[in-house]
Amino acid sequence: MIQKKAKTLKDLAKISGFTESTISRVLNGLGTKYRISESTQTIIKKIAEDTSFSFNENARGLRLSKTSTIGLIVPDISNSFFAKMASLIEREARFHNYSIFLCDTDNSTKLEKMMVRLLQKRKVDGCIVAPIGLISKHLEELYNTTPTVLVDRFFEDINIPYVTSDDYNGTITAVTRLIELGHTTIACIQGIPGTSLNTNRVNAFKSTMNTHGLTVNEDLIIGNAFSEEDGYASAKQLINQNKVDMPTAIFSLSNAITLGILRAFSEENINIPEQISVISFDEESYSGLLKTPMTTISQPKEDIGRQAFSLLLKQIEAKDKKIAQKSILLPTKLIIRDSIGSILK
Amino acid sequence: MIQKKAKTLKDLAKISGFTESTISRVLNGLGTKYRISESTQTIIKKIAEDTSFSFNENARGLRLSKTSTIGLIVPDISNSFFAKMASLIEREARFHNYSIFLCDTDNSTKLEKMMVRLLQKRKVDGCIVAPIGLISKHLEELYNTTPTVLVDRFFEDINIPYVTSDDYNGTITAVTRLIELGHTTIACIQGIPGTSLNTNRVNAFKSTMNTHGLTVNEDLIIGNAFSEEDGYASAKQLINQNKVDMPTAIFSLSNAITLGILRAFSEENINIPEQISVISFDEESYSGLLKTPMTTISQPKEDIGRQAFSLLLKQIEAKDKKIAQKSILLPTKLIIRDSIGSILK
DNA sequence: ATCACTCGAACAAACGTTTGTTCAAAAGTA
DNA sequence: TACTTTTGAACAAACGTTTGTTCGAGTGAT
Repeated sequence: MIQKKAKTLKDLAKISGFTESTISRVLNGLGTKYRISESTQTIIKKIAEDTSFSFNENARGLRLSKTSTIGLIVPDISNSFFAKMASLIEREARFHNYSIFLCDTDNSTKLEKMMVRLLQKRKVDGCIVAPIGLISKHLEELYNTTPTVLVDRFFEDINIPYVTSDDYNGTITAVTRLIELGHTTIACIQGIPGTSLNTNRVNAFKSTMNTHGLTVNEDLIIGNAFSEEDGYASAKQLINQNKVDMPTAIFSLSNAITLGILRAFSEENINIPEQISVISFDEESYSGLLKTPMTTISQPKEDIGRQAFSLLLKQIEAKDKKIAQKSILLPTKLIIRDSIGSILK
Repeated sequence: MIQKKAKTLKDLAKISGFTESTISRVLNGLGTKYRISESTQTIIKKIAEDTSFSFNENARGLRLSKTSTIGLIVPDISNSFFAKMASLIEREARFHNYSIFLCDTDNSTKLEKMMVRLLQKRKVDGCIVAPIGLISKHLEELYNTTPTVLVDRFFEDINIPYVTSDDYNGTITAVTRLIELGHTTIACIQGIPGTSLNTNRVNAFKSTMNTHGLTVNEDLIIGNAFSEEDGYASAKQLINQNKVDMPTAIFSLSNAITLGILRAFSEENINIPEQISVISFDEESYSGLLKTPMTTISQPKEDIGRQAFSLLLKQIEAKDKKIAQKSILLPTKLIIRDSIGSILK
């Protein structure tokens, strides 16, 4: 016999003869609690099965004012750093019965604002945001109405909980290494100036230089975006403006930037580490397989994702009672390979 | 003066004195159509603005039976291939006012089934699926109720429209190149046997060999998954089982597999292309920067994403009228670098 | 002054759930 | 037998929208 599909509780009610409320209770496991007889329960379950019924999560969300969705906002999902993080967040979310809305802001603050607004309209139960990092007002407003956790970048002056890697100490370790190898003229190719992420890394860079009695040449701190293109442009600029005395080492602030640098150096036939040493943030699957295996500062992307979700879940479970959460700083790891060399005689 | 936030139309109704229907019409731009006076409209818009009102998209979706969401199912979002595709799809979706539910199946058919079911419960307007490729029943059922487009992999025997690259011809071009360079013993390191993607590429490989009068050694077609780990294992296996006469070239079926191969070769100090040539599917941002710049078959990931969304949109707009759609095959591009060498005397 | 319109907005039902309450029938008690 | 309690399920309201219909008050024509 061909069983019609049942789309709604009403359909099931018509077929079974029981009311929607009874059916709802049975299918939600509340049958016994509401004294619905075993026989009735079996019948209902059978019919639901046969008609391959499933709830409309939308209607449910409306009624329960809980959508079991969370929003994930990232600057660029095609960047492996965010992709990896997203992957973990998705897994955790799935495990806890949440679905995630993926929002790519394309590195634009304007889009970021729009996405925040959109997610609010969609009544997500919470948000995990890797912000561009320049403007925070919309995020503050988001946090006021919706559980929110920031990842990767954050804001000093507002108290949205965040999970990020310990950039400051990671940088110190890396730059110290370069200095130990004898480098005194080190260029720093940065991402977006003014973002917490960038500022932390640059400050740690300067501080480490100073600690070792080295002066920082501000002209060697260049770059405007965490992108391959910008890294490429910065490297070219470096080459052109320092024809005579190039820095002996480069400290790159991200995976994408490093790709750009490598492309530029490849074009100019500059060899690493013979002509210049490079140390870079972000360990990638290919880092060890590059022409010169790259020395990297590895961030615990998976942990960041996991912990961020965990924080978010706590906020969600606390309901509207705002809870104070301490942010989390996760340690980085320096992975030493061939891209840095000693220049000590 | 501090203006309270208005959460719902009811709130706005209370504040403004107009009814919810009137307000709804005004804010949806139907004011004039329903002869609502300019003055009323201005008042309503003003209040909505002041109270920073926004619709509950969930309730809206329920009422309109249109959620403006689409589901995106991929085997692994942390794989740059899917990440790149997702990025494009997200952008197109955003442009057309759709939000996307990201579902990572973690390369598991079981999870894929669950995700499909979940998306149906969430009443997505459509789905874009990069299937594992082994089982199709659940996808067929999905297609029966929901506009659906497959990407990357597809199924011969069912008629869900798909967008993928022209693997067959891409492979022919690549393998022909190897043969032209004198290679006669070529290993093929594959992904999941039995999937359309894999089958197409392997068949094209065999066919090309035959066309050139070469015999295919089935022992040189190895591998079980599109993963780094599996590629690594396959390469190791190849090395161990062919101590004496290794193939002179390898044809790798994916980016992840290739990374595994490179890691294995790096460990064993096998040089490319001196000791063995490698040609690989998938162009990556780092392909040209590897120890030996990789010769790749580049797939138009962005185009795939874009076209898939476009097909999906057409299905959605056709409402419940199922429309026949022809699938799309996009050309690949062979990017020649140093990883393949000639062995002609 | 009567009637027919037009104008402007309210009314009410519906989308698919969930849940507190009610209610009839069966079972237990006195 | 008459009354209370338990059992099993129905009833109805609510979540926040949208939309077809209704309705009263002005306006104009006759």
